[in-house]
Amino acid sequence: MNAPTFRSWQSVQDEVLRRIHAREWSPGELIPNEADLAVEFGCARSTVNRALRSLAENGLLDRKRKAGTRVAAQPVAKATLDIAVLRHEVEEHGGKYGYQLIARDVVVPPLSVSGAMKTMADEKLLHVRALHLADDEAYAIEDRWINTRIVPAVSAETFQSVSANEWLMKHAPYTHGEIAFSAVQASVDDAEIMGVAENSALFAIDRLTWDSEVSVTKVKLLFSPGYQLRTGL
Amino acid sequence: MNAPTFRSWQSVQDEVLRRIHAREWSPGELIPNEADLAVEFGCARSTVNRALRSLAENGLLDRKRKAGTRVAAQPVAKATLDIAVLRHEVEEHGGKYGYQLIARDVVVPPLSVSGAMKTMADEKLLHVRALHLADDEAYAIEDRWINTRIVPAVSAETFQSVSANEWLMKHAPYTHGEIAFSAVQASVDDAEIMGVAENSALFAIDRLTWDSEVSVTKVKLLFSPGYQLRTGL
DNA sequence: AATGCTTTTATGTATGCACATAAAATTTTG
DNA sequence: CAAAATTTTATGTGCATACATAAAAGCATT
Repeated sequence: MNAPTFRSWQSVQDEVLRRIHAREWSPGELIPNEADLAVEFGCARSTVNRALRSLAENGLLDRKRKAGTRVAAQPVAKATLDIAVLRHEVEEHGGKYGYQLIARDVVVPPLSVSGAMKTMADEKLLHVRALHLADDEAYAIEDRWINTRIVPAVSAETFQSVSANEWLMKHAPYTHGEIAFSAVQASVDDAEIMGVAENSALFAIDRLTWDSEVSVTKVKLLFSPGYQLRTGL
Repeated sequence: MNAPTFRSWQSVQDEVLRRIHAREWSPGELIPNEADLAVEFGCARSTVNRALRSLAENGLLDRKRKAGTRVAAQPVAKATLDIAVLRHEVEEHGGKYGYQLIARDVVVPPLSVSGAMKTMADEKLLHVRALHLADDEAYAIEDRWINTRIVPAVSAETFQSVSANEWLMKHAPYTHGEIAFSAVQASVDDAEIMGVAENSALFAIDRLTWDSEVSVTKVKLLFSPGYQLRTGL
């Protein structure tokens, strides 16, 4: 038999995907090594490597040195979410973006906040609360703590017209962070600001970002009822 | 000056990250081309390419042919979520996993379901409802519709002891899918099954998977109050 | 049988080179 | 002068080769 040749790493990837999908290689099964596949596909090993590495990054293959490559037993679906600046998120959906500052103080945060941010218990942080709107309707409440020691320039910013959400993206770099999604009931306060029933179910995003070993900012975003965060698989 | 040489693509990536982070290259700014960087770093262009490509995949750089590479103006945070089989999710947290089938019927689905799945309005689908438990407490309610035409083997499966969540992972491949996260209020029904207050805020995951152009399954997972989906940035 | 050493082997990566391709920049043309 | 054709250029990719490295497998020693 004279197998067709696969000249691009994309076509190699497609063929591998097809075999996984067609169960020619079933979950958990060891697949031929790169060198053999290269011969079979009529291309260089590096081309095969490129294709398989990409699939491994997407969680469809498990690779280990010497142990070889096997089809992921349970393809942990990896959903990649793009967390954009709220203004862009609204505008991309064709909505009119609005912003309103609710409060801005420099205060000693509750222990839960200083604990998570690993700041001194008595150290003051900048606390900003704001409302983001889409087409003049409440879109999300932003409740944020900012480490002024790390981002000193923040002291000069009033956040009257530019949201902390957007300002920090531009002015406060971070090395890594954690993000959590959950559902919470609207507090009396939140419900009033958003104009929704108390105890409404709100989608919440909690984010905590770090610059090396120091926390930069901790934010909770509460989205209006009906909000959905979606992506492809 | 005699710059140190960067021999691995990782070290090149680290150096590029450092420059972005230190604002030596600021957001939106065009950075030197691959060839020049290769000379500066004392490595091959392909090594630089590997490093920059990886950073671009992570959303930190924007690259365009001929136009060059620039630092992302607003680094859209890309959060990658691992959506695992519920049993594994529970067991990984050290919990005891439990499972209980609530209902299993072959019925004509509501129009909203047949519409989303693009099946005939009068075509019967397999409907499965089940409860997943962690340490004998309600963990999540699974409400699933399965296209029996695409997954005929499903007819022989009772789902008495194996959840559809897990069974499908093994037996029903898919090419792509959509996933959405939201917050919903517990219905009377849900609240009773979970043993929580009516209108509790529940975290919801809606997933719809396809095999080429045909829908495989549509599922809604409702998680107990307090559930958080978390990941790093 | 448990332990440590050595070999084998599949993946991981670096390099130099070539050519492909998209898009900006420039020149030619109407 | 504007539109179309052409050139230039930075990224994208493929290939052959070489060496690095992790980890499994085999071997030997206790």
